[in-house]
Amino acid sequence: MNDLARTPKQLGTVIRRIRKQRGLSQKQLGEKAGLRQETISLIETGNPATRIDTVLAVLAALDLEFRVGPRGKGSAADIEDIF
Amino acid sequence: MNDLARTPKQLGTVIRRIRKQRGLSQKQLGEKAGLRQETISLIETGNPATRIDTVLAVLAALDLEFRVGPRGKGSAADIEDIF
DNA sequence: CTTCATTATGCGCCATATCCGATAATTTTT
DNA sequence: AAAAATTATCGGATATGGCGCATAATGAAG
Repeated sequence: MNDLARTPKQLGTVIRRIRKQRGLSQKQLGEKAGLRQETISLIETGNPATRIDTVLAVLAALDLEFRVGPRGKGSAADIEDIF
Repeated sequence: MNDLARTPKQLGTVIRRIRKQRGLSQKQLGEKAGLRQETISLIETGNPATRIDTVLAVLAALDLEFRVGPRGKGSAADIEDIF
């Protein structure tokens, strides 16, 4: 369950995994996000030049959001660090 | 402590806040991230068309990373949801 | 008020996103 | 194997990023 994104490729992988969990096709997700199927494809394959607002639209369509946090540690493992 | 970013503007605000906490100028941060001061300025003012890899470079320079998580919920408050 | 540092804007340039439309290439289903 | 659905790619058009270089516009100090 890797939900952290340090690179465009990691981000694409996360988005693809969650999209499939939701049982959506790229086309369907694109419609929800106001984007084309081709654009979703690019994002999921790790295109580094994707616009940030495009990524945010996709996250919103999946009921997700970005969080900015300290680097290192595993996704849900560093609870100690929060306190 | 608003570390969530649903919009380019929120993202810019978060980055600016943390940059200042680190006592860095835009120019200094730009050097660490391999970007120009002007580019940092654009990001912090919420430019929606910034490239995702550019954003990631800035986060890395600040020892930060993105996390993709469910929308809603408070930043570090929903520990219950992790388990 | 004056000076110095920081941040925001401007122009030209090349690269590329995203769009539209079409179509390969791949995967899934029958 | 064949058909259907999904995903990846191509060409053209329009728009804008981020670079270099320069310079305003603000802000912080003295």
